[in-house]
Amino acid sequence: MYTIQQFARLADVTVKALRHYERLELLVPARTTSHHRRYAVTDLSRLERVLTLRTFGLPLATIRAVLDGDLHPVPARLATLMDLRARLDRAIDALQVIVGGADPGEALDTFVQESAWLRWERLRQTRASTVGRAPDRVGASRLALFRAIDAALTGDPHGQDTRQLVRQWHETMAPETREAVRRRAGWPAGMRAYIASLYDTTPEAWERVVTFVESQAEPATAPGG
Amino acid sequence: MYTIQQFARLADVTVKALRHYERLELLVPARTTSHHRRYAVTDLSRLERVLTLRTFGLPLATIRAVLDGDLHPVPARLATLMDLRARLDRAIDALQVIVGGADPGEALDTFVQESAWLRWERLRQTRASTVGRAPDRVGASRLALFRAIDAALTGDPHGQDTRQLVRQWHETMAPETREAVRRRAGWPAGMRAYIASLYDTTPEAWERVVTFVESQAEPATAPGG
DNA sequence: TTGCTCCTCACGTCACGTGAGGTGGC
DNA sequence: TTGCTCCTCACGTCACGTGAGGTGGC
Repeated sequence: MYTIQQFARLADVTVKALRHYERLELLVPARTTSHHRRYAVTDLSRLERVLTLRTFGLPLATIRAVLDGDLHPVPARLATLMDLRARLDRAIDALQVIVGGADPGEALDTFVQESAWLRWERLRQTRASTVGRAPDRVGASRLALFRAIDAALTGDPHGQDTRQLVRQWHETMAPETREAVRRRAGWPAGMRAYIASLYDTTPEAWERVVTFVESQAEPATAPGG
Repeated sequence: MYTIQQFARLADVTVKALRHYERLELLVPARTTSHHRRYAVTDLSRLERVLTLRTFGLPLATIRAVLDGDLHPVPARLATLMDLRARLDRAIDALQVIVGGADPGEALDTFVQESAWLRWERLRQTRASTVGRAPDRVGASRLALFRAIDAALTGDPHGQDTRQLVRQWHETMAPETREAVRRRAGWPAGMRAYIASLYDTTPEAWERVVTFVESQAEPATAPGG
């Protein structure tokens, strides 16, 4: 039989953790007449199962259920842990580049760009594939306008109809949105792909249309002629 | 400019997280006259840096420092993450065996044994190598007694001196400790190695001595002759 | 005017850690 | 008898989540 401190040292856990496990009824030691905890070797076996299950990232309440015979939560962790490992691998790769390189700040920036792009891609795919959920899209009228301009670019970019479409584009767009689009060079990596997906098109097609529309913008101060 | 909900959807974080980041002064958006948050595209860039640094497992307060120009915490994470990956690899390997096998309970038990052993080994090495800290040992007199008996086993196991040593061994050992040693077959894997290290010897030598000493034990009820 | 969104407390969660203040055992 | 260990609250930490109760904007 061990006192709580002896037992904690033996198993390399903290006294606080042992008390915590008792509160959750995960590991309940014997008590002396003076109410001091006394741990036995059998408690050590149980603790080792707890510590092992903890390496799977299981919550303590779930660990209790597993020790009570419900093994289901254990294999269910596999997918989560593999996902976690994939993220961890990427983080480690990035840190190694950062540690090994001459300019940590620049390397960090590169990784921020890269991982932001991945996040956007994942988000886009998740949203596109979520069952029962329509993909994010701009409004129908704006989408129609975008498609009309896109079509005009391969037809008659300088015709009267196209001018009309471009005017409509600018008139129906909030000034702040327009300002944001103007500054698209500063957008985080991947945002462009997301925005393009809002228009149900590729980043290249979106860029082509926006570049054209901006080039046709009337100066804000002078009236158009 | 985006409302908090628009911005949260755009970046795939929760509204609660954004408010939390503001409380920590990690990401402070503009406010409308009616005190509603308004996020700009520049906020998105900053958020992406936050989310990326979060993948390194950095605390939010540290992330704030990093964004303020202190890059030191970043490379410092590498060792921790690599350690984490090693544990994760072991957990995943175990889960794959558990998922793939016929008897999850048995596979789990095996892994518990294995990881318990590893934990004991690590603990033993850590304690042995900690600078300025003597390895865990039993008391000097008990250690001397153990060594004397060990030596006697290769000399004269049945001599009068050896009997005397064994008697002393039993007399100076607490009944509970003796009981625990008797049940050593049920000890968790690795505990044996740790106990042996307390006697500054190998598990095999320890087992040899203990087996001998137990075989020479006087029955508790009858007086020795 | 309805209802949707936004706001600010305040408290909860998870796995412990950190004292405070007091008692027990060698 | 001293001091070391043990005990039980109660509150803190970290990164948010969960309501409650109320206001603002289209």
